[in-house]
Amino acid sequence: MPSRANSPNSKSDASLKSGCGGCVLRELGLCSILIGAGLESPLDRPPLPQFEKTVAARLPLFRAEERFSNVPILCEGWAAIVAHLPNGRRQILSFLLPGDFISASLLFEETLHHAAETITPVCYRSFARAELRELLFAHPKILENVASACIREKQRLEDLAIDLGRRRADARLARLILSLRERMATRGRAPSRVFNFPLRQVHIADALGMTQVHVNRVIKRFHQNGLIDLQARSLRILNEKELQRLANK
Amino acid sequence: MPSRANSPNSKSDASLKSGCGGCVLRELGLCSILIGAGLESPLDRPPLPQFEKTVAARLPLFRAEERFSNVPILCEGWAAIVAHLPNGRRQILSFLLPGDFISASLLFEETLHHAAETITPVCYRSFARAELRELLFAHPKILENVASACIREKQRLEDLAIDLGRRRADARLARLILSLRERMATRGRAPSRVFNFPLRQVHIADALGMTQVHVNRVIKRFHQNGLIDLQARSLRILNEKELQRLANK
DNA sequence: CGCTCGTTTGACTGGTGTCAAGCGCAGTGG
DNA sequence: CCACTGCGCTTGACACCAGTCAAACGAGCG
Repeated sequence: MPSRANSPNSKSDASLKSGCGGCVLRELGLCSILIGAGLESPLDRPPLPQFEKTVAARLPLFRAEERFSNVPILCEGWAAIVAHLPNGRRQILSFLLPGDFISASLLFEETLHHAAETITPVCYRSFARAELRELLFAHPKILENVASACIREKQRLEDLAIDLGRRRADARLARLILSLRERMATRGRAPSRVFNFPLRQVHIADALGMTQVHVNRVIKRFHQNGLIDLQARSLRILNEKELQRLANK
Repeated sequence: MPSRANSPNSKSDASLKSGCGGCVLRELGLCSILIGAGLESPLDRPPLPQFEKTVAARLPLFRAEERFSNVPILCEGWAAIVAHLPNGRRQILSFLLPGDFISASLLFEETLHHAAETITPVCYRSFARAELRELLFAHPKILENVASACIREKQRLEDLAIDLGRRRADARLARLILSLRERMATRGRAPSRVFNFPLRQVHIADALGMTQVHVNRVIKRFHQNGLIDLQARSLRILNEKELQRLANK
């Protein structure tokens, strides 16, 4: 049972590429929405103006109620949307993976209602809302894509509510693991059995509405039962059948 | 402490009005989105074709995974979106009040992913998706309104997840009561201290991720502490200060 | 080499779930 | 007109999942 800590404050990360041209997401996922991949008619304008920013791991990314004149998209790294309660408790509402909007709502609203923070080092790009929206109207296909991104955000929240309301700790954890794996699998390829898993136990606790201590106990049980092997920020699924069974309980 | 039951199967209800012309929601709430109230330029077409349907209380309204070629809107009564788990448990994802879309997603998707059921007798109208969407593109203001309806749905889910993940039973109940009151208050008028409350304790339990038994205990405690008075499907708030305090805990 | 961050463990507590029985109102039908 | 029935609400005894508190450990870093 490993314990690991890693450098929380590296202010820039060598693995971050510097241009959208080299971006793995360019033809894929949500970024394609914006560069217009898959449009029947190619965009009649140069690429949208954008600015790019990099933030180190485990740092606040945006404040709750922060106002935006542009809409940010995660290009690299993991982040989380987290709600802070008056009593100091926290609830993670979603994990953000490369290609996700920070929040699709920012296309239509000025303010982000919850805080965001980085989990790994993160790179994001921001697009001017006004120009983005012109695009929306000009290209129905883009509106379509944005809508479906929005729907996906909603579905994840529904799933979260169902988990928190009606499932036990082990089912929640099993589902989190499987859904993250699903999301990480680049489109087309089958989800892999071992993958990068940068979450700390606190993140899991805050996402699943449990305490960090209890997360530890459940992970330990999974480990003892030969379900998973989690170390060095890498997760290996050993018994997928059983994990699926737990998840659907 | 009252016990009440009422007729669950009256197949039509005299209080239901028969035309949209007389609808209280016409100028208000989400229906206004569709008839184009508040547009800078009036709609250049006759009102959208629509059909209307009535369903009695406590009945299934739509099945999970049901496919729609049109998008339904609740005109009268209360309903709920409810997720059914393999083990028989249920989680209510949202309560639908007059003027709400059954789900805003249905504008962009064909299928409703969870079941819906009526709480009171219900009347809803359906609009052809295709025509609705033309309207979306023709009138930016309408798209704006639809988007904000969608955002509101998302925000409620976020609030639900926070409640389920990080709040105790009494805080959840206090928040449910206050938020329903808020939603029922017709726009502009202040929320009233006593209002119609058709939910059974099972509904509350399924919405708040608790058992019906425990809901009963919490309600009883609220009652004993002079916070609320709930009988004959009518809820009176006796100590709003304290209720607010609980809700923000 | 001491500090910090994340993890691990144990003992104990407590909020909710589970099971089960009973009650009361209201609609139904003989 | 009255027993019957069903639904929703109440209540009590008990069990258990998960929270709380507290201490210690291990790995990396300055």
